[in-house]
Amino acid sequence: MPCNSPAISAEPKRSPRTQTREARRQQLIEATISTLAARGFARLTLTEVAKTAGISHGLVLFHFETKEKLLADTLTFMADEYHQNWQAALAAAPSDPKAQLLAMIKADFAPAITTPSRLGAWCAFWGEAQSRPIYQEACGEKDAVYARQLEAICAELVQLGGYGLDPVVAARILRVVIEGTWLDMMTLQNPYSQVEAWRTVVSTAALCFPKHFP
Amino acid sequence: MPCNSPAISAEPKRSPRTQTREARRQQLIEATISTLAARGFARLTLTEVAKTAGISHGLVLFHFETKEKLLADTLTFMADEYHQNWQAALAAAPSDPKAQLLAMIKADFAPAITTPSRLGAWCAFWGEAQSRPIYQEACGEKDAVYARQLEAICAELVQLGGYGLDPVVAARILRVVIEGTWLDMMTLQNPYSQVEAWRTVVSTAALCFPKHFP
DNA sequence: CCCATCATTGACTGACTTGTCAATCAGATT
DNA sequence: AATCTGATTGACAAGTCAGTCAATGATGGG
Repeated sequence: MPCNSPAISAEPKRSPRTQTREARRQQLIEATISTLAARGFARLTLTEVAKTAGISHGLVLFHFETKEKLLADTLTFMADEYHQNWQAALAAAPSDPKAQLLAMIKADFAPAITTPSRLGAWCAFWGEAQSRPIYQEACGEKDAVYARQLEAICAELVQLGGYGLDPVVAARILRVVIEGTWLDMMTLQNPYSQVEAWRTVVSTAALCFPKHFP
Repeated sequence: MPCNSPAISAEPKRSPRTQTREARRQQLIEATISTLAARGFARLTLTEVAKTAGISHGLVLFHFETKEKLLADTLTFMADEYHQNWQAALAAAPSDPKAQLLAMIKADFAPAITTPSRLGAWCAFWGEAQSRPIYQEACGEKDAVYARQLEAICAELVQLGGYGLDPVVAARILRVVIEGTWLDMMTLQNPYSQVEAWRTVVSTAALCFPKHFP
């Protein structure tokens, strides 16, 4: 048959047909995040991830041996990204606790972190967290580090301002308000804006530490 | 074959083999909640729900035509249960806003509502909320009613106490702290107790309305 | 130019799952 | 008892999906 003639298919050199191992893996992780947000955990299929990335589904299993591992690596990537984001923000902030608290809050609403796709993917993982060890394995320790850091900052503020408030409770309130406004953006019928979410968290800080946050 | 001899199978009259339509439906909804918490949304199968209820999987589809409808009815049941719980608590509370706020918070931590199974099932539904209309359809309006009620109480408290605080923001903070402590119990490595969660929420109320909540 | 290596494809399989249905069974009514 | 209604079962059909694999294509080094 003349169909498979060798040379005529002159495609305009789209993205390179073969990519390096790491580039492909990263591309597939991003595709997984998007698919997770669009379809949810229950309806995510390897074929759909592959289609989003524009490749065949066999290749997904070539790079990640199983679906389970693809999801685990995706979660680990997101956890690392999140962790590095707030730690970098904290490192760049002045050393006074007020500035540090603001930096951590601001980091949690950084545009790169609060993408609709990423929020959706986080939601999907939270939904499965209870029934699978995958979440604890990837995020348990990192979440604990985040909580301890927030508690340390709150403890400093309590001491400096002479507030009669348990810093552990204050840190917990701030943390769940951040998470809660995230969830609101996912589940509310008429969600408010990210700016409004940010203002809500800062208001919470002002309630905890009124002398520092007017 | 003598195997299917008619009369010898004298079982000790366990739970009635055939049940009324409503009883069976309710039993299956409870089984769905348990299975959802134990296995998550993605791995829930009709066969497993049926096994939990001790019946054949064909019967699940006899009572709920499709898997989709089973899940929708389960969510609707939980939303109704939750809604009735806090509304009853509110109706039974004195009419001053402080007592009403406490009643609503207390209702959200009622033992019947914060069962591990129920919390797990809620988590599972939240995880899918973003990618399916099912959650909005069952809970959108009810969630809005809850939010408005909380805002009304907060508005009263703000006026009575002369607090310089946006009641909408206060209500939002209280709501997400409640939801957040729920989520903590599901996702944290070392979750704190329900009593601790309750105290966290009351502390938040104290931060918002210090004159009313010491 | 040839070969080795590795990414890539797509057909295929086996297992699982939803939904259908005919047959059975329990309980109530007559 | 006979009959009727409606719950219940379990075998089956149809479809889907994760994972396998042999063949192909690209790339770089010798």
